[in-house]
Amino acid sequence: MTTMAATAPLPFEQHQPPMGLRERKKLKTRIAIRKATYRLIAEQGYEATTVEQIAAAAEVSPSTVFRYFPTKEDIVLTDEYDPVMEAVLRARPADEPPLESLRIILTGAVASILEHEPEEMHLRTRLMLEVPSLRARMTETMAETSQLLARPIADRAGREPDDLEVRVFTAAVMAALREALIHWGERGQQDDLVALVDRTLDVLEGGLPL
Amino acid sequence: MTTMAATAPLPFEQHQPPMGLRERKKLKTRIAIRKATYRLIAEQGYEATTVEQIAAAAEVSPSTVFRYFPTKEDIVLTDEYDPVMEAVLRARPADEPPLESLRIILTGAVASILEHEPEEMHLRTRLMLEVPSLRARMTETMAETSQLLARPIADRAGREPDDLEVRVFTAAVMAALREALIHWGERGQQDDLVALVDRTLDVLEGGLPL
DNA sequence: TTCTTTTTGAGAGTTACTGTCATTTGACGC
DNA sequence: GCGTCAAATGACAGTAACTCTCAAAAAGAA
Repeated sequence: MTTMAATAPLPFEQHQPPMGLRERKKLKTRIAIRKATYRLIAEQGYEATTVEQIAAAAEVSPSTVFRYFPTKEDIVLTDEYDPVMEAVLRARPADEPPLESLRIILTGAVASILEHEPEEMHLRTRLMLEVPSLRARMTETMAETSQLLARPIADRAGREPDDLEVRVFTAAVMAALREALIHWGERGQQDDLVALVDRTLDVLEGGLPL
Repeated sequence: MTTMAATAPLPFEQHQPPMGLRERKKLKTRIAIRKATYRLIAEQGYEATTVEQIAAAAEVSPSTVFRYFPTKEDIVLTDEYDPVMEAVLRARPADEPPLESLRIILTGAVASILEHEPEEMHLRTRLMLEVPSLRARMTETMAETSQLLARPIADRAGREPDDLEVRVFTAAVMAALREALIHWGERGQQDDLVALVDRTLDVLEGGLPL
């Protein structure tokens, strides 16, 4: 789920404490590139910011930037929330209604990100509205998340992992989340985003204008 | 709705008979570029086909190609179905349940395209599965279609044109369509696509594993 | 230290796309 | 048919995101 923050810890931390100097340096570089990117984009806008500038600001070569992130879009969009969300989903009671599980996970994730990295969240949502290529990629990333969440739900229901009905279900949920984010962004990010997500999920719960 | 064909007529034709030589030539060029593109991509694949090759095959300059299509992706994806679908939606009886209206429109559109331009449909769906950038753009285009369809539905229900609930509704419908297409493509495009679309829409009608 | 492996930077090359400008070509009044 | 004007085209130069290759540098193991 790309729209949600980048580095912060979710409900539960996930860290292998022992980490060699090499690994630590790599993580540092990764973060430096992302921070530089966020700063430059906040100052100049997305398109006006070149990878060369990003590399210079992060004090690495352009080659290195592309080694860490396959595309410029990915510098902004990559996050590590998907596996966490899947884990949390698997940890939910098996007899909980799937929509309820997803509601808890999504509202929880949104709340957590808003608390821990509000600036990133705001910038990302703004970019999602303004930059077409980023919006497209974000939407696609959410579709991937949908697929990821479909597995546990299918397992739980005793269906095939790629069951069509289940995939439609999770896709609808992610689409609802997307609309909540867009709505939030379009109104200047003033509303209570968690409440908006709840509202959009209510629509799927039978509140739609059928 | 990008996934669906390019040039063919839908339920009702839309043509202003009088058209100067200039206009006719432009349309010809447009079609030539698209045909050349489809042919080259079918032969070599999407990434291996350069705009230069396309221009040469269509016997125009690269500049002209970009004048007709803003991006290479658009050559493959652009279609003219959205306005038609919106018109058909507006023509449906106002007291028809929205999901029923959309079901008729989407299955009708899919059926029409499968009948008139099966090859394009197949190629597009294949590319949607294989080329990430195209898939992202297609998903995004469907989100745009969702927004377009939301307006008439909101009108009908006496709601604001950007009503959140309505947007979630149409977004869910388009997400369902997307899943139907993906499912169809993943199984080698052997199943009855119209039936698949019906099935996915059934999920929204209360058949979801809530 | 020395040897090995991983990481990095430098540079050259490709391609999608943008902007400009001169040339061509259809439209239209005569 | 003819000349004029606007639109369409092609040629060209330029930018920036990526890719590939290779040699230098830095980390880990012995």
